[in-house]
Amino acid sequence: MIKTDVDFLNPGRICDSGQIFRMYRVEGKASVFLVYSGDRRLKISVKGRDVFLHCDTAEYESYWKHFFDMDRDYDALAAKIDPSDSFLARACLAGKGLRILRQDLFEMIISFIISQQKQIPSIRKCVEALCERFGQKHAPDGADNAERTGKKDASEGAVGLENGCVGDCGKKEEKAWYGFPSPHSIAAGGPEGLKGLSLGYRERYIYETSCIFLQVEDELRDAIDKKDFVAAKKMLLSMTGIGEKVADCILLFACGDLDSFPVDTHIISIMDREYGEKTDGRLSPARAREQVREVFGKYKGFSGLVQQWIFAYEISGQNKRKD
DNA sequence: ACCCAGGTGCTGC
DNA sequence: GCAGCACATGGG
Repeated sequence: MIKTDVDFLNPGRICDSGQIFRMYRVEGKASVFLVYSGDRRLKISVKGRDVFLHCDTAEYESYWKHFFDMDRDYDALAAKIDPSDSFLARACLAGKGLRILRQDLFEMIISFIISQQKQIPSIRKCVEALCERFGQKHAPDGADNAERTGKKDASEGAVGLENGCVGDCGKKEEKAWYGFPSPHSIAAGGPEGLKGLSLGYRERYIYETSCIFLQVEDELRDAIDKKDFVAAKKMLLSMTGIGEKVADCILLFACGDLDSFPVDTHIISIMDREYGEKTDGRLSPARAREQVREVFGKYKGFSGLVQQWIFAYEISGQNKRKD
C-alpha cells in the first residue's frame, strides 16, 4: 500500500477531470475509487487528507507511479502562473491535487475518437461497452484466469448490463471486470463488429484506426519515447477519426507532452467569456486557438496542465461562482 | 421538434 | 489555407 495526500493526488478531482473515462467512485463508499488502465485495476481510498493506493511497491514502481506522474512538482508549476489572471488563479486553486495522467496509448486513441460530439457520461458508457465486448475478462480478486471475450451474441452482453454499474459512475470492486481491448481484438471483429454500442459514425473510425495502429505502433512509440511529439502528432493525424483536438488529447493524456493544449468547445467558450474581446457571436475555433497562444503561450513546458486546470474548473461548474 | 455534445472528413472555393 | 455541411446517438 502506498500513501500520499490529497494536495498531491486528489482522486475525486482526477476522476471528474475529463481526462480519464474509466475511473469510478465505488458504489456506496464516497471515498473509494477504482482506476482502470489497459488490463490493470487499482483501488484508491481517501481518509481525511490521506490517500492510499492499494497496490504493492513493485506494482507502484513499475506502473502507477509513472501513470500518476508522481515525480513532477505541480506546486512549483502552480507558483508560476500569472497572479493577475484571476480566472486561471481560481482554476489552479480548484485544481490542487489534479495530475496529468500517463494513460495507455491505444486506450487514449480509441477513447478520444469516441469522445467527439459526445458528453462525458455518454463517452464513459461507450468505452465501457467496448471493454465488455472486446476486452479481457478479469476475476474480481485479481487471481485472474483472464479469458478473451470473443462473444458475439447478445445474451452474454445482456447479463453484463444487468449486474452492471448504475448510471455513469459507481462500480463494485467484488465484480468481474474487463480490460481495455487490444487493437487485435477490435480489428479481428471486422468493420461490423462494433455495431450496437452506440458508437454511431465513429464505428468506422475505430475499426480503421485499430488496423492502422497495428501497422504503425512501433514507429509511433519510438517517436514518443524520443519525445519527438511533432512526428508523433503527424502519425496520429494520419489515423481515421483523429484531428487536431483528439491528437492533442492523446499527446497530453498518454504521452506526457505537457505542451499539448487541446482546444474544444469548453475551451472556446472560456476564451470567449473570460479572455474575449466582446465580439458578437461565438469565437471561431481558429480565433480561439489564436487567443490561446496569446494568453497561455507563456506557460512553456506546462501549458497542457494549464488547459486541464481551466477545463476541469469549467466542467465542475465552479466557474459560475462569482467573487 | 430543436439544439448541443471534449470534432472529423469531405467538398468547394 | 478557410467556410459549410453531413455524420449517429443521446440528453436537455
